[in-house]
Amino acid sequence: MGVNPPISIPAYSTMVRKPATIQDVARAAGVSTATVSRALSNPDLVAGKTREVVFEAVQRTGYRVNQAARNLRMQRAGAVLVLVPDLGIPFYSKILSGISDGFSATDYAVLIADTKGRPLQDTELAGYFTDGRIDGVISLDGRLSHESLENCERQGVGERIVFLCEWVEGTSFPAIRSDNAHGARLAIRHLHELGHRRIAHATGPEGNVLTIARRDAMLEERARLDLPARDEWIIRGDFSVESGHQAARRIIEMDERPTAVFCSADTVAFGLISGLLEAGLSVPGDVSVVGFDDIDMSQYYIPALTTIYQDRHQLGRRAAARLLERLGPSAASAEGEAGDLIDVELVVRNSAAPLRAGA
Amino acid sequence: MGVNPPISIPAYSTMVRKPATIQDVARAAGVSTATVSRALSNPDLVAGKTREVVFEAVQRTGYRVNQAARNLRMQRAGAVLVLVPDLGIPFYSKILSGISDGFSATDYAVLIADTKGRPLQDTELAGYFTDGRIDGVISLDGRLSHESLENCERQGVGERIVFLCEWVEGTSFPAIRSDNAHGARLAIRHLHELGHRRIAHATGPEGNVLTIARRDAMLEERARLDLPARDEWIIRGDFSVESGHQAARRIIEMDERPTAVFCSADTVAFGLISGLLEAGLSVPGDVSVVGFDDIDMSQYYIPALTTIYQDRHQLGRRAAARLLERLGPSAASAEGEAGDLIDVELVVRNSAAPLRAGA
DNA sequence: TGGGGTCTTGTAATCGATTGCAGAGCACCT
DNA sequence: AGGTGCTCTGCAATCGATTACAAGACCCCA
Repeated sequence: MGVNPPISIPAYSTMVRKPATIQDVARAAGVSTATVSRALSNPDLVAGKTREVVFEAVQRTGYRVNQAARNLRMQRAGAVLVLVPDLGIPFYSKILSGISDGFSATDYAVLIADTKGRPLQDTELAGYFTDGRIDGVISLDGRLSHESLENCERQGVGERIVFLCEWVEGTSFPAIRSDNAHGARLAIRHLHELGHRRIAHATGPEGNVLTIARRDAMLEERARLDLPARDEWIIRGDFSVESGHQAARRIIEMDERPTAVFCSADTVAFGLISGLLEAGLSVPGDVSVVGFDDIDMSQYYIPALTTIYQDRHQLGRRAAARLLERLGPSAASAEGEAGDLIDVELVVRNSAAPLRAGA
Repeated sequence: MGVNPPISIPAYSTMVRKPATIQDVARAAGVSTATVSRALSNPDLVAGKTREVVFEAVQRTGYRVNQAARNLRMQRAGAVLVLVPDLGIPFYSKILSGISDGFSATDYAVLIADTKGRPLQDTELAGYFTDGRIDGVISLDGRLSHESLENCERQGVGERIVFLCEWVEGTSFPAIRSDNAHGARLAIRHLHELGHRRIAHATGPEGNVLTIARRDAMLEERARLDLPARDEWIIRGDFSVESGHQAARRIIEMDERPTAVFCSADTVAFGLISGLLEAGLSVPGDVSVVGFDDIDMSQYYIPALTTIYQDRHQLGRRAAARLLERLGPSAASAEGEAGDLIDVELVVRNSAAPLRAGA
């Protein structure tokens, strides 16, 4: 009925001004704020007719519920924190993407903190909780201090912590992770099947749980297959390209060179191959190399890298689901009951070849 | 006076229970909450003696100010949002690290959203503001719709948006970015100095501002140097490794092959080199390749990649500083007045070599 | 002695939502 | 007619901080 207001001139309420509050909606709809709140978050509680009126008022005012107020009242933070050891490492990007996906359907915001720049103080993590800043944590960092974790448990927020990829030995927080031991075994077996006997390993950083898991499984498998072992064939490093490059130098100087190297990460493998080639050795001609991770670059490296595939996106999603399920039964998804150990696969490409007759 | 309570049994207040509120502190210190608040955020306003008492009470109760409450009262969100086109791309990781650093000294939390999985609706970005979820935005995504941006300006939050790396043509938001044109010129000049005349370009995704900036500068420079031009030498793609791989196939089929290719990203260069080598061509023997970005992998690729260095960490920091300075004069740092255009550098490695006599 | 100024503190309103409790209205049954 | 139960709604307290305003204490000087 009547004439519509002139088009193309938006209602004043949508112009530059404070956003509408629940009070505004209540006034516009001629009901109380309680009713508005209920109509929005628990529609069954209000009469159909009223609901209509409220919805219409919401439309008209352009109302959106203020999360800060809502969270305060509901005693939640509406955010989860992701602790990343070093955001500069490409390995993490797909994982973050998975986490981000895992929370996209919820009203949790995803906060990201880099723990490399400034390692966490013992009280800092617990502090984020008491601050009312976060409801939960996904830690990709296995170097969190026991102090930190105990402080969290003392605050009663131990249940809201989930580890991902890495974990802290001697604690019982859920830890979503790849089957690192299986990956290492697959790598060694593959090299063994190609005829290699002298197999070296370029490790990750000392003390890191992944380093330990992969190295231990590598050593066991090597022993199980009755392969020779030499101390110098276990080359300490970290997960960086540089460290692989240095490992190459070490290998070149060895009296008894390995014919194959299992690297604790693809990045290490890249550095290693680059170093070996610089020294005039050929890969896989003189030395076969197997990586770990299967990052995007690996299939386009020259030679394309034989490696252990980790489903990073899946890891991220799974961790998100796991945390959600612990934060409240509300979001206990169907995805919930899946295990914490994610399978890995051997991806055969060109960096590992059959042992040459002469070697 | 009196006996201290038994040591090693922490005060009950530090055990599992609700965190202390400002009320608790006020009670413990025998002052009003107003005084506690002032002592904490504006110490000059309270008498030295009182301040002591309050601080002591804060210690004793383990009080930390609840950010949700504080933000609500102060009408701020305490967070900034970073929009990333695709978190899975390693290029962004160091940038995020820089942004994270840039905010680490402030009390802003850094939220990260991936816009690839689910592109933003027109009202969504503005919605985050009215929600009270964020105070500002750093967008690495240049594909934000004009609608989105207009909605933000209508809400009066246009001032709180900063672009980084990419930007939206036809808008006037600050945009921190590398000097893409200069980078392209450096690449072409370098190839020219090496004797190359037939220079191709593998572009980024059509419509992308970076694609345009780099391609246009490349074309101009090529013309300025009086180099030959053929349509097929401009090879459309995106920034992915795959797209470089496909470009290789295209090049191989050309009647008149270029002797050098300038790639819009290092990842593209990797794919390209890998494709050329598969086809039996040598790099840089048959074809020289120059990349753009200088990501970590580049110096360890075989051949080590000649490329244009972008200071990604700096880009991130700068964007953070720029946003901070717009969010309030409070944090207008000394870093503030620096320009929005970040310099790039040519990094000469092994993927581009002098033109062979025969070619 | 009284007026004016400074320093310090407390009272209470406020930010914008959610929710326990109580009361109104109505239908139904004895 | 009166009791019972159900549905729907509003009042007002609450979450935990910040801050405008007012008031008390004290000092100084005319």
